[in-house]
Order: sequence, then C-alpha cells, then structure tokens
Amino acid sequence: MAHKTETPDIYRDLHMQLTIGGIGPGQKLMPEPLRARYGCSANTLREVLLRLSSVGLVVFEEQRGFRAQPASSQRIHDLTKFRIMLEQEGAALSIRQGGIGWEAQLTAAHHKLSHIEAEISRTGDVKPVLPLWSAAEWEFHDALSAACDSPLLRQTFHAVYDQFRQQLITRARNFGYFADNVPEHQKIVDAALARDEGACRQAIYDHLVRNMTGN
Amino acid sequence: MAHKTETPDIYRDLHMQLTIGGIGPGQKLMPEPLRARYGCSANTLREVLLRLSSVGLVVFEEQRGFRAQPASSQRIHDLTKFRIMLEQEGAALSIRQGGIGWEAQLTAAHHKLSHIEAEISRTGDVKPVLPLWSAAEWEFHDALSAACDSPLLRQTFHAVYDQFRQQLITRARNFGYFADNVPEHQKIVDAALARDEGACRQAIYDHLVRNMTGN
DNA sequence: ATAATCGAAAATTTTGAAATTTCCTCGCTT
DNA sequence: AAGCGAGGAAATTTCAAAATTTTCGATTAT
Repeated sequence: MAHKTETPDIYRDLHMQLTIGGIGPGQKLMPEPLRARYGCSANTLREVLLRLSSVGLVVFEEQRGFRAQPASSQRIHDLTKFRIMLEQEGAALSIRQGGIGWEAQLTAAHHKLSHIEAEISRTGDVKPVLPLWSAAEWEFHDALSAACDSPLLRQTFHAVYDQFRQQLITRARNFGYFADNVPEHQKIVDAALARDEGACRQAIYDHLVRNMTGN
Repeated sequence: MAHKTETPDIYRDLHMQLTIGGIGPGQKLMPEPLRARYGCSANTLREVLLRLSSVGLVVFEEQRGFRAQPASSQRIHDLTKFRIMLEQEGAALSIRQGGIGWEAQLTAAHHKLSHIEAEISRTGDVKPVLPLWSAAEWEFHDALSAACDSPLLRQTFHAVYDQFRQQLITRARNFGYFADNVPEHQKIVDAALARDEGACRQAIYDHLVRNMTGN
C-alpha cells in the first residue's frame, strides 16, 4: 500500500487500526513505516496523529513523538468508571426525553447486534465478523444515549467508548467480546424500552463492571 | 511583539486570549496577524490551533481554517448541563473519598476566592483583578472534584469549564462574574465540608442553573 | 435589477528540507 | 567486566515555499 491516501482516509485507517486491532496499546508510531504506508509527508502524518491524540487514542510527548495509548489496569478502571457514568446519564436522559423514533432506533440497533452476537455464540470466534460486530456494538451503545439531547455528552461518550475498546483489543481476550454480552444487552434494551431508569442504570453497570476488577 | 515565542507559550497565550478575553467567540483566527504576533511559521500555528480545537476552544473546518468557538444559547445550555453533571459527580465522589488533605485544599481555594470576590463586591468591577479572579475560580471548582480519583473526569471537566468560560466572556456580562457568586460558593463549600452529598449537588445546580435559561 | 460566472487575491494544505533534539552503539576508562 | 561518555544515526520540530482550494469582486447575460 505505497500509494497516495487522502488525509481523512489516513485518519480513518489509523483510527480503525487503533480500535479494531492492528496497532496495539503502547506501540510506538514510527514515522518511516507509516510514511511509506500512506505515501505522505512527515508533517501530514503529524497532523493526523495530533488529531488522534485529541481523542485519547494516541499519546504525544514533546520531543518524543507519538505512541498508541498504553494499556494499564488503572486506565481501563478509570475509563470504565467514566463510561458507566456517561452511559447511565445518557440513557436516563433518553428514557425521559426520547420518543417513538428513539425506541425504533434502539430496537433496530439491538436487533442487528443480537443477530451478529448469535452467530458469534455459534462459532465461538469473533474475528471473522469483527468489523461487523464492532460497528454494531458501537451503534447499540450510541443509540442508548441518542435522545439525551446533549451533543457534548454524546461526543465525550464516543471518545471514551473508543478508548475503552482500545484497551480491550487483544487476541487473548477475544477482542473484547464476551458470551455474557447477549443477555446483558437484552437487559439493557428491555429496561430502556420499559422506561425503567433505575433498572437501566443497573443493567449498564452490570454490563461493564467486570472491567473494573483489575485494580 | 514581533519576536520569537516558544510553541508552548503560543499555546498558553492563545488559550488565555480565548478564555479571559482578547479573542471573542466566533472570531476568525487569521494566520497573517497571528504569525506576525508570534513570529512563527504557518505550520507551527496550525499545530497550536489543532491542539486548541481538541479542547473545544477553537473549531476547525476542513479547507476553511480556524475560528474561536462561536457562542450560542444552545451551546452554553449544553455546556451548562454537562458541567453540572460533571461537577456534581466529581464533588460527590470527592465527598465520599476525600480525606483531610482534600478538605484543606478546598478550604484554601475557597478562602482565596472569597477574598478576591469580596474586593470585587466592593469595587463592583472585575476587570482590575480579572486574571486573579479567573485563576481563583478555576482553582476552587477544580478543588471540588480533586479527590474524585478519576483523571478522565477531571480532565473532561477542565475542558468543559474553559469552554463554559469562553461563552461568558463579554464585557456586557461583566466577564462572567455575578454578585450572587459569593453566597453560592459559600453554600457549596459548606455542603462539601459537611459531607452532605445531596446538599452539595443542589448547591452546584443552583450556582450554575442561571446559565441554562436561554433556550 | 438580479443572478451567474470568470478571474484574481488570499488562505489553507502539503511538501521537502534544514535545524534541533533524542536515542543507541561503540569505545574508553576505571 | 561495568560504567561513563562521545559520536553518529534516527527521529522530531520548524521553516519556507509550492500546490490546491476557497473567497471576493467585477463583468456579463438574462
């Protein structure tokens, strides 16, 4: 892949590499290989990496270049705490404010996700459908807060969600997929559609709390 | 000021201009005047502006350059909602987890702030002590969540706080200062030191809710 | 008179290279 | 043999200019 790539495409590709798999946490982002891969100048790469560091997927140290955000138990613990808070608040606000359109969006996203997760449960392997599952999980969790009427909350949640996923992408952990996901996602939708704010908060907590053990 | 300025200094200066006053919301950030002001190349400026857009003080549009984040009633409404949420959670966590060190930090910050605000109440004008008051208010609100043990929450709060302030910096509004601040800040500290989570949440809400009227 | 289009000027983005700093290795001293 | 330090290679940062895109004003056609 030594041919010219547009800057937005470079951003998208690196973003995917960082959240889906290719580039592991803590890995140094060396300019030469990347410049060769995308066929652009060092400065263009610098700009893309700066933008990725603004969403927390990349860390930048003055005079020391860029590296993928390192994984650590403290970091995943903090990301989980914060994600739970944002997702609970976003879902609670959506439950209060969302209308039929929101219910439809949430139902659709959950339907898509559960279909993919059913297949994963059968084969026991995420990898073949990783991009599909990844997109479906994002859509589902995004739909939960879609009616919260706070662009800032949603934008912050998206950044946190991606960083959270970045911490989990190891082959050993099956790319962050767990079999428990299926009933847990179900509980979340059920509570949301029943407009039961408390149950929804609890279901979100139960879905994510396992990531907080390591600290 | 046509002489060389170090890159971190350019960032700090622009950050101050955007939050304290000099550059108003929505204003276009033209390269020529800024390059002349700081004596650097277009590329260095670009990097600084990208970093400021990552904390929301500047907006970047592809092929259309940079401008200070515009002010709007929707934006300040959203910023206020989100700030209330973050500050309530941060304070509640600090109340639960903070020790004597946190109490000392909070007391000290409030003491400094109330001293400055007493002086402002006497003269009726913020401007002479604007940088002092600005720093003291930041320290006070930062101290509230200082013991929450979540770097992400605090980092997000700092960005939101600065954006919030950016929306208020107009001479007409007295740079965001209100006489009501004095008793309101008092109520917040009292509730925090009394470890009364509910009262603290309420006091934070009461302190900020006036900014949510316009929508 | 209004709208559309062409062209010049300004601004943005990308590039390639120079200047600076850091990192690593090899050789020297103890 | 271990530690220290110098030298060189690699990487980062900054710069100045070329290439691209947008903006603005003026001319022309409807």
